[in-house]
Amino acid sequence: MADQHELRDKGLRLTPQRELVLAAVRALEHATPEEVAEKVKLTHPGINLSTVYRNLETLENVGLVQHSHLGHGGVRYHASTEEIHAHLNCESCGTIIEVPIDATASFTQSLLDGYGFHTDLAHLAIAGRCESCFNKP
Amino acid sequence: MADQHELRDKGLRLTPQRELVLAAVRALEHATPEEVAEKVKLTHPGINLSTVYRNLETLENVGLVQHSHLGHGGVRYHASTEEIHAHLNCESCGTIIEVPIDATASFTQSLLDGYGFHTDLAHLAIAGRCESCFNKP
DNA sequence: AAGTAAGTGCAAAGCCTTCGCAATTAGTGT
DNA sequence: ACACTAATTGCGAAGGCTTTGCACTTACTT
Repeated sequence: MADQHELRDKGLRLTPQRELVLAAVRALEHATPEEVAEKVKLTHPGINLSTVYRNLETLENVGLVQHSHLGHGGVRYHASTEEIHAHLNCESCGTIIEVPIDATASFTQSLLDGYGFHTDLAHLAIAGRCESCFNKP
Repeated sequence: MADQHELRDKGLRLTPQRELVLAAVRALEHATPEEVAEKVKLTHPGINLSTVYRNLETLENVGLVQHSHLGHGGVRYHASTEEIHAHLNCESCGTIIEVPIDATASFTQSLLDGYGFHTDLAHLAIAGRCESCFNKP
């Protein structure tokens, strides 16, 4: 019921595929479209990958999910309700370190002051190297 | 001559294609492989796109060029001699604002202190909205 | 219960990038 | 200058990932 309203209040039809895509994004955190599809297939094996893509886009349009670009590779989706955080992406080992957005406040403030830029650190990862990779050759 | 030594000192053969790719990257700043190819074609129409890709990779391996991920889209190459800067990428209008790396020092230091993370702000753009887009609906 | 517009599945196409392979060519030694 | 060898090139094809067109299905409206 709650779910029904959640989607329908946004003007979306309530299809099993759509519900499952939303549920999968919420359960997985930082999931690629492919991973979302895998998850959905557990309960709805027939779902098509393009349906997943379309629903991710739709759900993003109404604000229920969002995507970020974490590594070099692909897009990842997360629920809008997740706590906002920046991602530090180690270019060597691929580890993702999550940083509470509070810890970045003074930096984003300085970009606002200096450049009038309203920063959204959640959307793109920050590249670099984690401690252990940095200490390796 | 200078160019010859520059490439050959790195252990690379001096082919017209390679020289032109390097020159194009230097001239264009933040160019996509496609743009580099276009530029090279002005003086060497026969060049193949895959040759451009391979040379960009090769030139990067020896440190003459580097790539960054600026927008949603593709990779962009710049000469290693360019001053290092972070990129603020407006998600609405696509504008890129360059920020001297000095201006980010205290932020990267705090990531080092707090997470042991060695940040490379030049490699991935920082997403957000520029002043004028922010003030629009 | 019927109508209609949104949503789905499927297959194909589109980008961007990489790869295999045969032909070419830069740099080396003669 | 000439021949040799390995690097480099062009070409075509293939590979990911994502989008699209279209006919069929289905959720919601009345």
